[in-house]
Amino acid sequence: MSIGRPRDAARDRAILSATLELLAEGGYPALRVDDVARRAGVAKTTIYRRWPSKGEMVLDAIAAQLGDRSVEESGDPLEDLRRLLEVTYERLAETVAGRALPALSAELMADRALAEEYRRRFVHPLRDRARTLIRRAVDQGRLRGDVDPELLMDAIVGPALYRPIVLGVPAPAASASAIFDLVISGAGHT
Amino acid sequence: MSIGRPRDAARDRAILSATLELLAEGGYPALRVDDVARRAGVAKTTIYRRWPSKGEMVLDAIAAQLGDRSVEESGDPLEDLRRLLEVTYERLAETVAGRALPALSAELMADRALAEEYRRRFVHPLRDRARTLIRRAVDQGRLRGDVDPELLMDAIVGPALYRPIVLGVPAPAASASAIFDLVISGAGHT
DNA sequence: TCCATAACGAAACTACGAGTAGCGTAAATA
DNA sequence: TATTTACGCTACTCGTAGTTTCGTTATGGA
Repeated sequence: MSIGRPRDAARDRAILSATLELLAEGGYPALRVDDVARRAGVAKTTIYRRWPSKGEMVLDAIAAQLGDRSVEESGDPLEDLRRLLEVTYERLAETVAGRALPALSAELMADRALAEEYRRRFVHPLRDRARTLIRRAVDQGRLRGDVDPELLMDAIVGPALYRPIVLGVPAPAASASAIFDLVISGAGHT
Repeated sequence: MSIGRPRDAARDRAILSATLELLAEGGYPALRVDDVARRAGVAKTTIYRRWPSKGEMVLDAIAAQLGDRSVEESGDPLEDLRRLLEVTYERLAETVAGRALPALSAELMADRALAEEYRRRFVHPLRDRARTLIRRAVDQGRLRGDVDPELLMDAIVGPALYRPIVLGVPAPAASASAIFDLVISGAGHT
């Protein structure tokens, strides 16, 4: 056992909850560390004792709400891919954490290390999963063999972040399925 | 004629050039107004006499380099759409201004007015043009009638900004055509 | 029970960059 | 020559992230 007064887990929870609340109220740009401290009933030093920066704290707060992205598999890779997409769009559109993610990109472009951690925790797991499903679908002849998995993922996941960041409008959870169908079936006549 | 000493157009050019240079060197997050002033050989007050904020200045610098997006029409709406997409990807990937845009988009999340101007100047003209071409292609029976133009645009343009912002990697100019083909033909077997 | 150790709160502090103010000087028109 | 506006310079204000210092509190071990 380590010596000295132990960290209070209740304070961790209070800080992360306050972060999510303030994120819901004003979004990432308006989030100030002093406000988080006040809302959590904690000193600012207590926050900086736990996280090296505001960005890392927010990353943890988001992770705490999103939890793991596990989706049960049906065995049909295309249906699993559709389901994965639906769940992703849904979480991005309908949770505080999800709605905060696009704006967090601002901070990320300015901090390479933070960007890397963001990708490692939120982006890559999702893309790895999707890539596996796409490869399986190709193997089973459900997708054309000349399809580039990366390109396919960009086309179907891209709008979920492109719309809020660039257009300033949400990507509705319901659009996931429509985008999936569009890209799988193609927009042109055969 | 207005009275008093006139603004020096050479200083405008010097400021915009310096902005582009520094954008090329360190990207948007590292761009400091004091540095622009020093590089341009101008006082900071001269910059703020012309632009109300750093963001507006950068928007003008980018516009100065990108110029207008006019692309000649061939009459074939699908080929024109492909060409528009290629030009867009190319400019985003291969100009200082284009490479700065993604990081700027992120910054825009914090400033609604600036975001609106950004969309008005750079995003909407492109999307309006694409929408027209898509509608024309539908009318000519080259695209399915049940295709949602907005969804189609999101899928083909999205990756150009999604990749740099979220993945931290460029969207190669060459990928424009591949994405276009994928979304038009569809990834699945018919 | 005492002691070493580390967490905590409070307040004052530093660092940094955007944007502003005041003033003396330069360039234009009438 | 008088007026008006641009310009440079210097020194500011302001907001926020992150730090420092120190007195206080909780815990586990001797």
